[in-house]
Amino acid sequence: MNVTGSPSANRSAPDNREAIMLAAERVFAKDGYDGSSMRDIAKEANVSQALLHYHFGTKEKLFDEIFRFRATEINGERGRHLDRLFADGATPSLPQLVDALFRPTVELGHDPDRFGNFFSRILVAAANSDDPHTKNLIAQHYDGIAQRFIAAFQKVLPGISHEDAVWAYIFSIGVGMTMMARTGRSARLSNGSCDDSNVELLLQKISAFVCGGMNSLAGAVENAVASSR
Amino acid sequence: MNVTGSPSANRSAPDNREAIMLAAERVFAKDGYDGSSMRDIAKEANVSQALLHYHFGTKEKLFDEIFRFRATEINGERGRHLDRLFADGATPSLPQLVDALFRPTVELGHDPDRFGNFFSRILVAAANSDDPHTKNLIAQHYDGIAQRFIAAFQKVLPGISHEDAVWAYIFSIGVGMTMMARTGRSARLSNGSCDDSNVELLLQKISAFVCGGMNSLAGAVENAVASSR
DNA sequence: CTCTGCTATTTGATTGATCAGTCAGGACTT
DNA sequence: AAGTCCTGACTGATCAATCAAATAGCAGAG
Repeated sequence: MNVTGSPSANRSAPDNREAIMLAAERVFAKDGYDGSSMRDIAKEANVSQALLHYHFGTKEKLFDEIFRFRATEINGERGRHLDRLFADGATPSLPQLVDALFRPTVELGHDPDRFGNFFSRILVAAANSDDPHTKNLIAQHYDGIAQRFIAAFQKVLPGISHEDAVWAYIFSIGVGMTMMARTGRSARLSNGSCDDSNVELLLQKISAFVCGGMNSLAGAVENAVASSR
Repeated sequence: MNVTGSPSANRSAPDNREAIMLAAERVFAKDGYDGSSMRDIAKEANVSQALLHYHFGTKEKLFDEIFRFRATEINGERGRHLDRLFADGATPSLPQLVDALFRPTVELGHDPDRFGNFFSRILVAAANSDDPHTKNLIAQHYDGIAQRFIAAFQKVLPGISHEDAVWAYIFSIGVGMTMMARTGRSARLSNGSCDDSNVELLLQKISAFVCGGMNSLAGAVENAVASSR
């Protein structure tokens, strides 16, 4: 948290801006946007509340800046994964595509050089929000890369319609959310044997589920129709 | 909203308690727990703010009461579905099981006699929350029926391990959340052709995806292992 | 049929706490 | 001296919760 070693010294100027963003990310992740106060964030960052307004203006702009920063980081990485997978006219496998979809978000949360999986929680809350401003954030930062993945799904699953590719994307994101939310519910429901902090295993499980789901959605009408009770 | 026909008459006493719960459900669904104020709820219910505290004590108790009421309603119905499917030692199909999992929540949101799909939004927020009290609400009202569904999955997919049945449940709920959140994102990503308000179609798509995912998780190690980039 | 007291319901007014945001000025750097 | 960074003190608004007092419905007594 204290980036420099010095105990009381806030004298290195530009560090505080980043410290505020990291502190705010933690507080927003824990308490949600409305549940977080500028006071709490200031205390977590060890600066005065006024400094938050000096650097970011308003609470909303502070939140937006965190969201923009992380989303750019994550989706840049996701885009580079896609570039690599489709380089030289290659066609990747579905599991490779699914891996590109989830790994960057997951790895941000587990890079020991970077900080906790706090943004994942913020993202989950934002993705399910009804607030127009929050929806707009998602649209602005995530719809572009979503379209790339949807198009990629159509290439990898030749039979699938565009509509079903959109559903496949939406549903897959829903599965990924359960991983990002990290509520510990899987451990509770399995008496401890399902550990949602073992990311590599979790990615394997998710990949199996999501790939199976997509294939089923792409290929099988028969499966779906039988579902009407 | 005004249950009696009379315009200014709040003269029928016991109705206000229910009116407050319905109004609070709407407000909580729209603005979230922390984003909602007792003032707003009182205004929405056309009663004084003090009456909310008279009937429910605190904001938290009001929320808990709504959650308890709806969860009991939904999970009672889900339990009855399970009873019917397994009556006389029968073994249902996987799509039937998935239908029992999602339909009660969805139909609560679309019964014209009842009110909007407001609770779905509350549920989505609660399911992804990190707050201990909210987690406890989920555990208290949803873990029991979850265990029943997990056991049912194991019966319908004989090869599946208990752990994978837990993952299957968790992931399926994640997919269902995308339906309950109703953010309109699918319409945006598909230029309007994917409508998340056509519930029967949506249930079919979800059933196809979830059943495929479960089958894949149950049967295939080979699918998963290939996923490591 | 009316008067009287009892309980449940409802409200306006108010409390102290907390909220996001402002501002004048201090301190450090160049 | 100019500019950036930073803070303590403050503002008005809004928050959940409280409370005394008003009202309605209903009981039994006369």
